[in-house]
Amino acid sequence: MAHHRSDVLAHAVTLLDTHGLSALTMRRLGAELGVQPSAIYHHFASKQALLAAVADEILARGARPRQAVEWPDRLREVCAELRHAMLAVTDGADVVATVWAFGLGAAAPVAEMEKVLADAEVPDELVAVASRTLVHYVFGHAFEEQTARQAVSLGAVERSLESLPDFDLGLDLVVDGLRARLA
Amino acid sequence: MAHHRSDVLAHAVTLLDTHGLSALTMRRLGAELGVQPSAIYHHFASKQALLAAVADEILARGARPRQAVEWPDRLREVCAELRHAMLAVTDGADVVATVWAFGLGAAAPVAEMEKVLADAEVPDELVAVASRTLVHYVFGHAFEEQTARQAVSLGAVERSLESLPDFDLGLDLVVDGLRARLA
DNA sequence: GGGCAAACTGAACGGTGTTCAGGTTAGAGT
DNA sequence: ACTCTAACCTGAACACCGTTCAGTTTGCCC
Repeated sequence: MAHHRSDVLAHAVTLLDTHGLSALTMRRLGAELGVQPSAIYHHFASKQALLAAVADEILARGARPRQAVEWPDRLREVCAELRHAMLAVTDGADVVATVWAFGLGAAAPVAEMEKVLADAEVPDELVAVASRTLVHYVFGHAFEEQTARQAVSLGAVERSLESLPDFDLGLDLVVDGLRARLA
Repeated sequence: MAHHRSDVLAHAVTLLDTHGLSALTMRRLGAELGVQPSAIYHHFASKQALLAAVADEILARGARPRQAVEWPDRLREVCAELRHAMLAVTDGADVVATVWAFGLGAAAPVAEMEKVLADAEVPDELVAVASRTLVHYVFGHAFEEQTARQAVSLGAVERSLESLPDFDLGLDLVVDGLRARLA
């Protein structure tokens, strides 16, 4: 019973979600599939490549229909989707942010932000700055939120989740700054 | 010739700067000190603890005198110092951001930002949001800049460094957003 | 039923962080 | 000068990790 690339990828996401990034090893993934670790290299050139595919899969699973028409709301929509997609899978923010930082994948959200800004006739330089600022914010916020939540649920820390800064408020800070700059 | 904790820490920073994070292993650090890897555990409980100390050391080395008096400039000063401290050491942004994200250290800059904002009589909720937004921005920007620079200097990629978004511009976006919210 | 490509085996290589019982060394107190 | 104590270190082992590779099995099309 041979496995396809998509099977391996699906199992990798499941393993990540159920046992976290530290459990996502080639050996354990192979065992989960009833296969030698080396068999995975038939589908993915390296673990980095696997993680890149996992990141893209996480984002694809979080896709939602677009509704907003004005650019500030369209931006918020993209950011909210990105955030929820990452939070939906254990260690998802870590995986997606790392893959994106190394330029190996997860490029769709920032590309969409750039398109939204370009459509709004924002100057090129500001497009790059604003999209980067937003994506850095979303990654940082989601990573911190996810880390804190998982630490609490593991009973490692009693840091109250109430003290986590509000996502939308910080997002508005950046959007308002951009709006002010355009006026 | 016994080593002190500070010797081990200094060698760790040197090794990080000269050969990157991937070279900072307990074995190699031990070899550099002429000592068994296990000897390092006499000074640091784990590699995570070592990295936390390294992160704090990186920040301490980047300290500069404060000059600004108005809160927007004081904020910019803290962010600029944080950025330069991380960029001054190979993989510094990676180390500092990771240590901070896991709550193991590197807490001084965000604490200082919170103090600046509190001094400016910014509401508590906004203090948390703004300081987090800023630190996420600085970490994200510095990590991206450092990764790109190192990739180019290693000849791995020819991605032009010109296309990197301007640090101060993105920072102003957030500061302006905050200023707008306060008015 | 032959052929072919996809999928996989099994062992090995060279690393990694970490533990631990025991040995060494330096320096302060008497 | 001598003990004693605390700091420091050894050396081997454990349980993992990603990755490579020559060779074998499997499923499917013609």
